[in-house]
Order: sequence, then structure tokens, then C-alpha cells
Amino acid sequence: MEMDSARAAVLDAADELFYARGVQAVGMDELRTAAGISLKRMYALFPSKSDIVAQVLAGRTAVWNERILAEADRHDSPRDKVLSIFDFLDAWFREDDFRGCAFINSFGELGATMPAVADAAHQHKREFVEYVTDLVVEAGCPASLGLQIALLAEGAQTTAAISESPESATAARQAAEVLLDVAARA
Amino acid sequence: MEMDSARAAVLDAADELFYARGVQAVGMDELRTAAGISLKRMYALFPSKSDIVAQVLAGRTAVWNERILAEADRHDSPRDKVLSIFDFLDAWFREDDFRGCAFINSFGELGATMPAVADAAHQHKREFVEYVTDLVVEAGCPASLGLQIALLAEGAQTTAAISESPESATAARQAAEVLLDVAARA
DNA sequence: CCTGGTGGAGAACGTACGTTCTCGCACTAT
DNA sequence: ATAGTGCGAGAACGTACGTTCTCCACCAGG
Repeated sequence: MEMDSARAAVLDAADELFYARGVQAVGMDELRTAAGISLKRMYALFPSKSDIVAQVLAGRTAVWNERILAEADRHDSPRDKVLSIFDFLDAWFREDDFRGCAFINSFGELGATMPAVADAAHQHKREFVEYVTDLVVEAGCPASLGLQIALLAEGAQTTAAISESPESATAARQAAEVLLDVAARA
Repeated sequence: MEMDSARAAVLDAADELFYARGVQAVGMDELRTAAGISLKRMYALFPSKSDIVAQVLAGRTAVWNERILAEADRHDSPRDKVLSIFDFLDAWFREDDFRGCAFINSFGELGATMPAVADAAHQHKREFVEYVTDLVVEAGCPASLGLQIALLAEGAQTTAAISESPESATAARQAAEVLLDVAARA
């Protein structure tokens, strides 16, 4: 196994295990077993566990962005692109291993202890608000609607995770439709 | 120190420390120091750390409910009672030690490992949705609006925590006003 | 004064973690 | 064939945790 695929194996395993059970609940030994490489190799690839956490979160942002953009690409109007966020959320919430937003989870667990985690969450959420804001402005709505719709998306994620039900996605979508309609009419 | 005040001292210290830094980041030794009692006494009062966690979360629900109801009591119409939720959130977000919703944080950290934590979060959030739903129905709106407004409140909490800014409270309030207006008009 | 027991301080224990080290095997180059 | 090198497996190390145990100071009742 050459270097790149070993890195990917570690990051994939870490993403899955950390997301499913929390970072502190997964030891480096379990991680190396899941990744199928030796501890020595793992420490040659990553200086410490916190580096792995940071890179896992970076990967999560990338995947999130890809999925959001892929869903948006299926529509033309900025309004539909905004609403497609909730289609993506609906599909995500229905995945078997869904357990909420990894950034929110890691922030709660490690935000106070690992500044890198707090920063990653901070930046991820800021980028998302900016993305939504750009779209609603394109749709002819005031910029302040961007944050409001982002709040719906955030609330849907935590609620879907804790209540273990995907219904919050459609509720959030309906609310967003109303907000967009009212804002566009003004 | 008699029994009740010792219990309270432990729970107060645990609430503050767990909330500020996460449960796993606080050891029993640090907790007993903060509570000012001996380890032996602490284990006489609580059989294990997870019991303390459970009771801390129970206390959080009680305080949350009190504060929500106290704010609602300052208004007469169900519509204003709903909106007063966001006044409470605004005040809470501005507190120095605000670090998000303790249930969301604990769920991310321990929900997969400690079923009691997942259950506490589940029940707390369900009660809140029911509370909001009852109010919006009283205000003459469809019950489905309850979840939508609850999502705004949830999103505001995580966003305020991660972005370290209280502005999401007023954004959520404005969105809730629009949703209430539209639903009441129909 | 003695005696028995209550409770505080913190040592001790077992475990588990993150990280490093050792050992030995396989493979390459000459 | 052999010396050297790289790497996997996992033992080892230091630390920190949750929990239990030991010891002793203190105090009530006789």
C-alpha cells in the first residue's frame, strides 16, 4: 500500500469511526486496525491524533460542498438552488449512519479543548451562510434572509439527529419556501 | 455540609465544568475539588459519573423550562409567547459562558456511547417542539408550524455557539415572525 | 478516659489511552 | 549469498482516568 492510499484508508476509517461514536471514544489502536496499517506507519503519516481530526473535518467540508453543489446543479433558478439544500438534507438524514453534523458534534466534544476543531466548525458554518446568502441575493431577496435559511438548515440537522427522524428536512424546506416567497414579493 | 447541599454542590460544579469543557474533559478529581467534598462522599451520593451526567442534564431541562416559561409569562398572546423564546435565546447567547445547547453538545460527545444521554436529548427536544406546537395552535396556526419554529430556535443555538455571536437570535426571531404572520393569515 | 464509628484526604488499583520503541522478517543491491 | 534497509506487529511507556481502599482525625456515648 503506497502512501496516498494509506493516508486515505486512515482518513476514511477515522471519518467513519469518529462520526459514529465520537472522537474520544475511538482509540488509535482501533483506528489502525480499521485502516489496516501499522501504528508506526500511521504515526509516520500523521503526527498526532489531532491532525487526523483536523484532516477528517477538512474532508467533511469538501464532501459537504460537493453534495450541496451537485444538488444545486440540478436546478437553474437561485431560488430552487436554495431549496435544493433541503433535498440534500432529506437524503442525508435518511442514510443509515446519519448522526448529525460532524462539525456540531465535534464542536460540542472538543471545541473547548482543541482550537483547531472550533476553527474548522466556525469556518465551515461561515462558508455555508455565505453560500446561502449569495444565492438569496441572486434570487432578489435581502441578504439577511441567508442567515435565516441557514438557521433552518442547522436546526434541521440537529433535530433530525436527536429525534432520529428525517421529517425536519421537509419542515425546514416548507419554512424556507415561505420565507423566500415573502422576501421576493417585497 | 449536609447531604442536599453536597448534592447541589456536585451538580452545580458538574454542570459548569461539563458545559464549559465537555464531559470527558473533566475528571472526577477535578469535580470533587470544585464541589469541595471528598471523593468518598461523592461516590456515596452518586453511584457513577454517568449518573452525575444524567442528573446534570435533568437540571438543564428544568432551568430551560423555567426560563422559557418566565419569558413567556411576560406576554399575553400565544404569538408573543412564541416570539419570547427568541428573546430568551438572545439573552442567553450574550452570557459570557454560553457554549451552545448542552443537550446537543452532550449528544455529539456521548449520544452514541451513553443511551441515557441520547434519551435525555431526545426527550428534551421533543418536549420543546410540543411546547411550541401547542402555542402556535393556540395562536390559530397549523400544528406543523411548531416544528418549523423549533428548527429556527435549534439552528440559532448551534450557530450562536459556533460563530460566537448572538445575532442568530434576532435573525431567527424575524423569520419566526414572518412564518407566524403568513400562517395566521391563511 | 476509653470505644466505636463516621467521614475526610488522598493513596492505590485496574484499565485504557496516545505515543514511542524493539524486534524480526522480507526484500534489494552488490 | 550477504549486508543493509524498510516496514509490520505489537510490546512498552508514561499518563490519566474512574473507582475503591486505607488510614487516621474527630467526636458521641458510656
